[in-house]
Amino acid sequence: MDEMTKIFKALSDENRLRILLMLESKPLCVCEMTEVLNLATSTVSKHLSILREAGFIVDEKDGKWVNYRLSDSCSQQINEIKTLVKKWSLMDDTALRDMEKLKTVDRNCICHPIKNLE
Amino acid sequence: MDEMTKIFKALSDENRLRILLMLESKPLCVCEMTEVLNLATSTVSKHLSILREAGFIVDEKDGKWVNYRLSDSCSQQINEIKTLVKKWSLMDDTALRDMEKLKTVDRNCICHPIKNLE
DNA sequence: GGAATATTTCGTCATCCGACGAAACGTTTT
DNA sequence: AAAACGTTTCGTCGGATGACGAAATATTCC
Repeated sequence: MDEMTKIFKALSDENRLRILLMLESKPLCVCEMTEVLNLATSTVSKHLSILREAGFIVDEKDGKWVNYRLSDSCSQQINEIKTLVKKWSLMDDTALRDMEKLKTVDRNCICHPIKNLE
Repeated sequence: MDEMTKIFKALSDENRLRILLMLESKPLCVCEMTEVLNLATSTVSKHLSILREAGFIVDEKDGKWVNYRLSDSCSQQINEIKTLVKKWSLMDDTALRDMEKLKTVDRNCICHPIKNLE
């Protein structure tokens, strides 16, 4: 039952749902998701660790970036609930807006706050 | 997305999951569930209101008792997730133990703490 | 090697949540 | 009408949670 509540706790935050749904479209690094969610990097990193520990996602180092993607070898429970969430999100405004915003996000442009001010 | 997080928040507490699963077997009053969960009545009442507001259950007055049962005219989302939770619970020790304990619970015997001491 | 970059970890703060008991409420029983 | 009973509401308390910025860590680029 602990496993079950862990899964539902992971899904009980709006920002974590948005992360999960963004990852349905493609793998993303932390700074790309940060850009869409408009949160501090450290906050997004924490959300990602919660989703990882619940079994929804995995991370892969790629140079200075860390790419996150949906885990493919995950439990039956995770698979079933992910299917539901994805289906439900097709009607959701925020999720659709995030998808649009994602298309304009480029990891090579967004992580240079100081350079941008010059 | 608010509706989605509301549903998952409702399911993210172990005691609320146990309540839902008990109600899968039959309608119950507050004091019966209190007996199984071993919590204060007011605490159980609060959990029930959270499950009700998320759309999982309904209450029906029956004299001095209030019976709670799974709502049958609920959203597609609620129905789908309830099916998953029920399926998952078949493997769960706590849920199975609660089912056993439920059989021994009689609403006419458990709500008289002072009388029992005499 | 040192500066720049991407991410994680840590400490802090405000808010939320789950627990309880006491009090309030409504019904039944006497 | 009064007492008993089941439930809900309210106030409180301690612990969890989500947010942030600063510091630490790891990699890449001069």
